[in-house]
Amino acid sequence: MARPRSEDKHQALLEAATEIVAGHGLAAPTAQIARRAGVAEGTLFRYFATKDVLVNALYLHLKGQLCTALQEGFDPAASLKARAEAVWNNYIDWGIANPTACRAMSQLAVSGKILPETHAAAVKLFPALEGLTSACCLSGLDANQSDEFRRALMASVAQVAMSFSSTDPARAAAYKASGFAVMWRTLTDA
Amino acid sequence: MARPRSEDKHQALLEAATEIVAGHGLAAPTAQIARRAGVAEGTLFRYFATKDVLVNALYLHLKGQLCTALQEGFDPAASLKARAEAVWNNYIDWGIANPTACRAMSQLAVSGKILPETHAAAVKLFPALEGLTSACCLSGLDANQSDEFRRALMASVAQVAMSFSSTDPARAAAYKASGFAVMWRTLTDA
DNA sequence: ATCTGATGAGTGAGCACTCACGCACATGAA
DNA sequence: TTCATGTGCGTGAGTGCTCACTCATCAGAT
Repeated sequence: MARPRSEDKHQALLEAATEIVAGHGLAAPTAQIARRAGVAEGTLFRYFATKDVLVNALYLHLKGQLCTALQEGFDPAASLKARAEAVWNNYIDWGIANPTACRAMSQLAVSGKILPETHAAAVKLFPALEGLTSACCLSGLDANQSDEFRRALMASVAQVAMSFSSTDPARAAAYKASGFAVMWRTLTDA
Repeated sequence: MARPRSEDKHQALLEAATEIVAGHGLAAPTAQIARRAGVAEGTLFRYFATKDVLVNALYLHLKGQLCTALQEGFDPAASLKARAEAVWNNYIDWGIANPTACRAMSQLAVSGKILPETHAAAVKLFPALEGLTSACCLSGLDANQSDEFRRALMASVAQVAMSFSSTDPARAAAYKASGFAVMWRTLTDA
């Protein structure tokens, strides 16, 4: 019938948005994103109805990349600790290899623009992650509360380890190991 | 010689900014802040030359409140662990008692608008805190690197414990205790 | 030939910040 | 104590800019 929409432009827009958002956060102007992607500003709005839609799509896109990286060499048969450490190392390695994507994701995570359904969709990208944090309870908390709390602790410790590793890649191995030790104890002893 | 500037208005502006920033982040409009403070928009710019100046002043103001709270009952003669736990508990209690201030501070911390000198000034507000995190080294890191890393880990664990305690005050005691256990091991064993 | 993607100047809303004016207040002379 | 004086605060409509988003028009795939 007519000209089809280009998958290339879709990807180019997401990649351009990653770079601009990493630098400017939510203040990233759509005009700049479009220019970086090599398309007109109007074209951006043909692919993403509003900036909010773009921002949510970008978040899911980045989470997708991250989750793919996390599952690298994932062996469901390995011990809990081995699985946890593999995911942990993949996470930090991904952060070091993709600092821009990583920064953009952090910016989006605190932006307040990510809809609950986007978060829900992101969780489904790596179902096997669920099982990793439900090994035991923290004293004084029931299983559900404890699991949520532990998950949040793990994410925040990982975030710190990753940001330090990124800043000082020479020490990455030490940050990885120390961070994992802290987290592993959080998962199993606390 | 002339009409003096009003300390009341200065305070009112900082308090209004706290509320609006907690809700809107950096996107908080100066017009709304001024209205909430009960002054004209032009007045805001008589007290703070630019929005960036206001934002930095607000950060320091909130850090000041926090540091005062942290030092509640601080006993330099107590054991390291006792001092650490006292500060820890004060921190979480402050977060529960001042959710708005706490949210505003988090928003400012990630805004990228806080100048290095503002951060430097904030650190000086509670010098005794320095000594709390320099007990030992993490394996593979020298003392300085380890200290900075440990400090960041502690802050992020505290942040999580506080946000969970805030959301679910009934469980606050459990989150406080679990979080402190995690952090204490981080400080001493890792 | 036809329909739809691509374009970029245009639009209106919202923003930080300004400024000319009115007035409150500290000061000093009486 | 009283009052004249001038300094500088308080004001809010105004200014210029940036932004997300639109639309009339063109270009190209089928």
